Amino acid sequence: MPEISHAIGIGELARRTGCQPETVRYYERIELLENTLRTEGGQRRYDERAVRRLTFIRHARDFGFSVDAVRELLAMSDQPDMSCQEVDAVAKHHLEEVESRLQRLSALRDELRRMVSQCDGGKVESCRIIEVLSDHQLCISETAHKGAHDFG
Amino acid sequence: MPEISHAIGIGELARRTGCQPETVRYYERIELLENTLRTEGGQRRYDERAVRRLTFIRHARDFGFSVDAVRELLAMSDQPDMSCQEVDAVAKHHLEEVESRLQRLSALRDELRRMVSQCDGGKVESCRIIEVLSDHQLCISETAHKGAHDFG
DNA sequence: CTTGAACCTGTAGTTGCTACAGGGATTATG
DNA sequence: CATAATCCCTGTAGCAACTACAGGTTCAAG
Repeated sequence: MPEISHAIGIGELARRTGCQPETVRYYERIELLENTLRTEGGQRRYDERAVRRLTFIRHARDFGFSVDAVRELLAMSDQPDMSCQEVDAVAKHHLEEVESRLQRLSALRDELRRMVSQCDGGKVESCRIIEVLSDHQLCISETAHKGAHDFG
Repeated sequence: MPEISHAIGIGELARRTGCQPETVRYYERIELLENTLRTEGGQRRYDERAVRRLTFIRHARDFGFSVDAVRELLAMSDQPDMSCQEVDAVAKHHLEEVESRLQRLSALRDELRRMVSQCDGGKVESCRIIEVLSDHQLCISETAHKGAHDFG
């Protein structure tokens, strides 16, 4: 057993950052985390710096930042003397995206509510939900067909 | 040229339903659309029924229903005499999901707004955005780490 | 008959992980 | 020291719902 003091295994790193070992290995593979020390037997060992970095990553992901955005944020956070304008820009851009998704999602909710409320529990033949979905005149698809699964 | 009257090609079907030929072929592959007639040369030809079915599918997708949900809805809409209780259940379930996503997304927006508003444009060193992301005490990850990318 | 647009199949890429299979390493216990 | 339990390794494949080719064929118009 090589002398790597204060070093933890991938399992504890994962536990302490609220993710899974597979995710850590995945982050290493896509170079979001750098290669770390290994024991003689080839097992990964991490220090506190790694814990902090992964914590940052997980928080940013929880905030909905894409992996690419996280990469940028990490690069910036490594340059303490830089102006944080760019950080701000990344965050604002993300906020805008979230706001636009929110708008579309809430429009969708309204449509769904209307649809559901008009169903009278009769037969499929005359079901308002089926009708709405079949309707050729519906306009939602025109505004949304470019990013349908971007709602959710 | 075989006699297939009133038949359209995959391109026009796609155009009329607001999607792409690749998507139509994809739907056929996953058996959301059934195999259709082919010309002698092997090209697909569609009729009005196919247009209606694909319209239905696209609308349901635009409403955010999963492909599996669409499959169910399609099966139901093929049984006009059935009670539409099940249709209603699928739609309501989906509405609930949308509403819960909305809630999480708007909580996220609030967090992001707060974060962005606290950035004073100074240096990265003291950037509030970076600080928030680095913070070990943050609780959002506890509520969200199970479904982070389920926000959007 | 020739041209050009539309179409074909099959495969791989996208995003961000997650889930194995089939092994090896480490650690705790007897 | 032996063994068992637990951890860890690599590599690959899967998820959702498409999208994007490459490399070739067919169709419809002139």
